[in-house]
Amino acid sequence: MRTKLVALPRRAFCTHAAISGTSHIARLARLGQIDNARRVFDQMLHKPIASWNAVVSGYFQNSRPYEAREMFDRMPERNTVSWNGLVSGYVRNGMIEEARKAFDVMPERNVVSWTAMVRGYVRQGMVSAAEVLFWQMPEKNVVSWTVMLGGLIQDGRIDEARRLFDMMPVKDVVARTNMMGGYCQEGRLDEAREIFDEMPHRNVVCWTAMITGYAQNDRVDIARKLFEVMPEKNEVSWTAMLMGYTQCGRIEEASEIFDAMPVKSVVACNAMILGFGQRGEVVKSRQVFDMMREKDDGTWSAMIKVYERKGFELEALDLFAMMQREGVRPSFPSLISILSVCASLACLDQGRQVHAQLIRSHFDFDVYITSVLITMYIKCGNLVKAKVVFDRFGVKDVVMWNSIITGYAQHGLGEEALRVFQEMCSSMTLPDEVTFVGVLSACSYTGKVNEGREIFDSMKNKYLVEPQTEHYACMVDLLGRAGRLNEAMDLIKGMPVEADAVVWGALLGACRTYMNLDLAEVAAKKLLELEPENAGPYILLSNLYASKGKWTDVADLRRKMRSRSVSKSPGCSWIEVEKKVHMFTGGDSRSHPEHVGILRMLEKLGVLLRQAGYSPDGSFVLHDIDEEEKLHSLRYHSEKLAVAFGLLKIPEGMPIRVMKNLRVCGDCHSAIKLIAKVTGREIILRDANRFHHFKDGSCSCRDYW
DNA sequence: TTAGGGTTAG
Repeated sequence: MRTKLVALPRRAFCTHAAISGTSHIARLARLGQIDNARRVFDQMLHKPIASWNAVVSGYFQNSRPYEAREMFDRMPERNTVSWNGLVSGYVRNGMIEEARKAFDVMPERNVVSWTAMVRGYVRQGMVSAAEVLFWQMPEKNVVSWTVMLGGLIQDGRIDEARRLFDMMPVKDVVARTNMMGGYCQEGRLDEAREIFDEMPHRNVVCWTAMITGYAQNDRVDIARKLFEVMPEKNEVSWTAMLMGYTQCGRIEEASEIFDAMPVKSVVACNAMILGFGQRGEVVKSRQVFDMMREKDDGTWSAMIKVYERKGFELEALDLFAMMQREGVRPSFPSLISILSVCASLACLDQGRQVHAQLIRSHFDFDVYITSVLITMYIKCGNLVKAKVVFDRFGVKDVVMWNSIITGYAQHGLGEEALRVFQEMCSSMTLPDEVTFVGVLSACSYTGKVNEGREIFDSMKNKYLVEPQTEHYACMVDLLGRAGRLNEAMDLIKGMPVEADAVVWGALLGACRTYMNLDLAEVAAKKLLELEPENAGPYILLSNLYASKGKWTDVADLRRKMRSRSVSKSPGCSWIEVEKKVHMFTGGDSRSHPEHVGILRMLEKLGVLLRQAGYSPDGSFVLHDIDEEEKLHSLRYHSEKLAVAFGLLKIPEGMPIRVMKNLRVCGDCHSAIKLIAKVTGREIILRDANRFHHFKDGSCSCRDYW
C-alpha cells in the first residue's frame, strides 16, 4: 500500500517531467534557441524517444541539418516519428536527395512519411516527381491531397488543380483555402469568391486569403468591405489589409489601418516602414523603426532600403553598422540590401566585408546575390574583382551575364563587353532586353557604330527581343556621339512608340558635343514638355548658349527655370577613406574638418597644372559671371575637392576612387587627366553615367562620354 | 516529437 502510494506519484512526476522537458525543447527550438534546447535535453535524466525527436527536429528547424543528423545517428532507438522527422527535416532544408535516401531506407512508412516526401518534391519545384509519388501512396488523407493540390497550383496548373480538388473525398477549410488562393493568384477572382461563398465553415485564414486576393488584384476597396465584416481579425488579417493599401500607394489609408491595429506586429511595422519610404516620408519610416521594441532582420533591411532608395546612403550605412553593434547577424535579405547600398555609394571596403560575410554564411553560391556582388564591385570601380567573382561562378544566369556586360560597358571596355556577349550566346544563355541595353551602350561608349547597328537589327530578327525606348535611346546616343545627328533624328521619327525623355536627352547630349543649336532646341523643347521639373535640359541648353556667347538666351532660360521653380540639383562627390565616406559639395570645402589641407593641396595642384599647360575652360559654368569668379567656381567643383582629399589620404600606389552624383564636367575631366599625370596616380571617377579611369594624362573614355 | 492554407523583404 505504501509503495503504491509513493510509486504512483513518482511515476506520474517522472512522466510529467519528461513530457514537459520535451515540449520545453520544442518551444525553445521554435524560438530559435536550439542551443538552450540542447542544454535542457542534456540535463534530462530520462530521455524518451520524443525528446530525442524534438532535438533532431529542432536542429533542422534552425537550419543545422548536420547536427540534426548526428543526433539522429546517436539515438538508442528510433520510431516512425523519428524517421519522419529526418525526412521532413531534410525537406525543410532543401536537401531533397538526403530526404529521399532516408525515405527509401526507413523501416516503416505512414501517411506522414509519404506526404512529407511529396511535399519535398513540390518544394523543389519537381512537381512531376511529386505526382508520381502521390499516386503511389498506399493511403491518402486530406493533408496529402492538399499538398498535391498546392503543388499543381504552384506550378500554375490551376485547371488540373481544380480537377484534383473535385476528386478529393473530403475537403476541409485548408484545402478550400488553397484552391481559393490558387484562383486569386491567377486573378480569377470570381471562381475564388465562389469557393469562398460555398464554404461550410470559414476561419480567419480563409477570410484573410480572400482579402489578399482582392487587394493583390487592384480591388482594394472590395477587400476593405470584406475586412469590415469579417467576424474575427488577427495580426495577419490587419497586416494583409495594410499591405493592400501600401501596394497601391494609398499610404494615408495604410497609416489609418496601422494606427487602428490593436497589436502592431513586426511584419506590419516593416510594411509601414516601406510604405512611408515609398512616399519619401523617411522621417516617419524612422519613427516606426524607433518605436519598435522587437525588430527582425526584415525591419533592419526595410529601413536600410528606404534610406538607400531615397538617397540617404550615409544613414543606411550607419544603420548597418548599428545593426552589427547590436549583435544582429545580417541574413540573406539584409545582406542584399546592404550590398546595394555599397554599390550605390561605392564603398569598396564595406562591400568587401559583406563579401566575406557572404562566404562565411555560404551565401556565395547563390546566383542572385552573386550578381548583386558583381554589380557592387563594378560600381566600386573594381572590375578585376568583379571578373574573378564572375569567372568562379559555375552555371550563370542571364542576370549574371548582364551584370558583367553592363559593367564593362560602363567602364568603356567595349571590346570586352562584346566578347562576353559572344561568350554568353555560345553558352546557350538567351540574351534579354537588359543584355541589349548593355551591349548597345558598350558600342556607343566605344564608337562602334556599325557593330551597334547590326546588333540592334539582330535583336528583333535573331533574338526575338522587341526594341524598347531604352534601346532606341542607346542607338540615338550611338549615332549622336559619332556625329550622325540627322540619322539619329530620323531614327526617332521612325520609332514605333513615343520617344521618351531618355531618347531626347541622348540627342540633346550629342547636340552639345557637336554644337548643333538647331536640333538642340528641338530636343530641349520636347524634354521641357516631358519633364518640366528636370533641370538637366535647361543646363545643357544653357551651356550650349553660353559656349556660343548667347548670354541673353542664357538669362532667358534662367528666368524660366526660376519661374517654374526648377533648380539645379547640387553636384556632390564623395570618396571612401578607411571605411568612412567623405562627401563634398561644389564650392564648399569648409564643412570638412580638413579643409585647410584640401585647399593647400588644390593650390599646389593649381601650380603644377599651370606648368603642365592647363587652362581652365569656362564654358562649363552655367552662369554669366565674370571670368575670375567663373574660374573660382571651377576650381572648387566637388570632384576636384574629393580628388584633392584622396591625394592627401590614400597611400601612394593605391588608386583614388571618387564618385559623383552628376556627369563629370568637361573642365574637371581635363584637369583630372593632368592631375593623374603630374602626380603619377591612378584616379577612377564614377559619374552618373559611367566610369573614367584616369592614368598618365589620359582617360579610358577617350574623351568620349 | 513528424505532413497542408493567410501578412513583410531582396
